[in-house]
Amino acid sequence: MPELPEVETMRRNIEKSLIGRTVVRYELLSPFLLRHSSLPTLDPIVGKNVLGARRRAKILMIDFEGDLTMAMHSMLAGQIAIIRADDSRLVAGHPFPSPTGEFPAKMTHLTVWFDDGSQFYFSDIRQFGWIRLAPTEAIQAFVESMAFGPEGIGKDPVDVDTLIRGLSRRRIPVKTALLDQKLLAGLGNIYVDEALHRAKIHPSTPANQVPLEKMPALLDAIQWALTEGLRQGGAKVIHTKAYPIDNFPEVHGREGEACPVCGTTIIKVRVGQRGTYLCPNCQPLPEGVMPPQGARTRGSRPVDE
DNA sequence: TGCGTTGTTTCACC
DNA sequence: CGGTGAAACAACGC
Repeated sequence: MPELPEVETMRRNIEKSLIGRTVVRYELLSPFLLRHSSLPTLDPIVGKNVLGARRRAKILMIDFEGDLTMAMHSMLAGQIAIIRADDSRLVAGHPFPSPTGEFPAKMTHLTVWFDDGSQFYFSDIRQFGWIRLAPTEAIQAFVESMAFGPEGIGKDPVDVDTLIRGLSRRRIPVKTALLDQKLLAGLGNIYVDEALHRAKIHPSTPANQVPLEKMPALLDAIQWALTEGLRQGGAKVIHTKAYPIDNFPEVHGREGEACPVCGTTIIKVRVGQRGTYLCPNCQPLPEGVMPPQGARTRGSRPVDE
């Protein structure tokens, strides 16, 4: 699931290989990708030079000459593969289709050819991802309207005061609060589980019950998880199963395996409707907090007794 | 075959 | 009114 580290890796890959390149042609096999776009086709990028690549939260933006910006959200399963003229590859995002396999793959929805022989492929097995093409200013306004909080890592990252302000008034599970991109931008289901495990906090802990003195450690843990993910160019998780590299991720996608810290069996629970992995020994529930409930069925209500 | 999957929006409720 | 929980939505693999 492309979160900050995966999307940032996409951005760097574009910066490394496509800046200054001109679009020769493109093939969009799923016009559905443009369902939110103000411009109905990608025709305006043909003949245009790539000026840069930016990222805000999990949104990737490619700037073209002519005040044109293509914004992309990978959602569950987006992947960007760049194959250069010398056949070298830069692949980031969802690890399926196989980065070493043939492109375009079955689930490749967009191919863009550049003047130096490079090809750019956007694949998405789920097709939840989207692409918006619009004047740079309009994309800017759209991104601002999202009211994202500070980035988890990078320039001007989230600080402990923001974390405290964002958590101390809320009774929702701390995991749910940390997934709110308006509090801080970049965490998704993988890295939030990793951060809470590192900080030894149970994901169901009400946000306002996380002790103040644990906040610096939580901030460190968030930044550790995102940095570690970025270092490896994104975590490898396919169909909820992790394929750890250097033992990362430590808990996410590893139900039934031994916690790398204490050896206790990692369990999977649901927190705020999300599959959540944790070590019951490293991350005990605080006194007085009810264990996470199973997902309530549609239309049912909690029973008061 | 219906469930699980995510980020985001929307909506009902208190 | 704002905080909250949860459904809806997008599409597909298992």
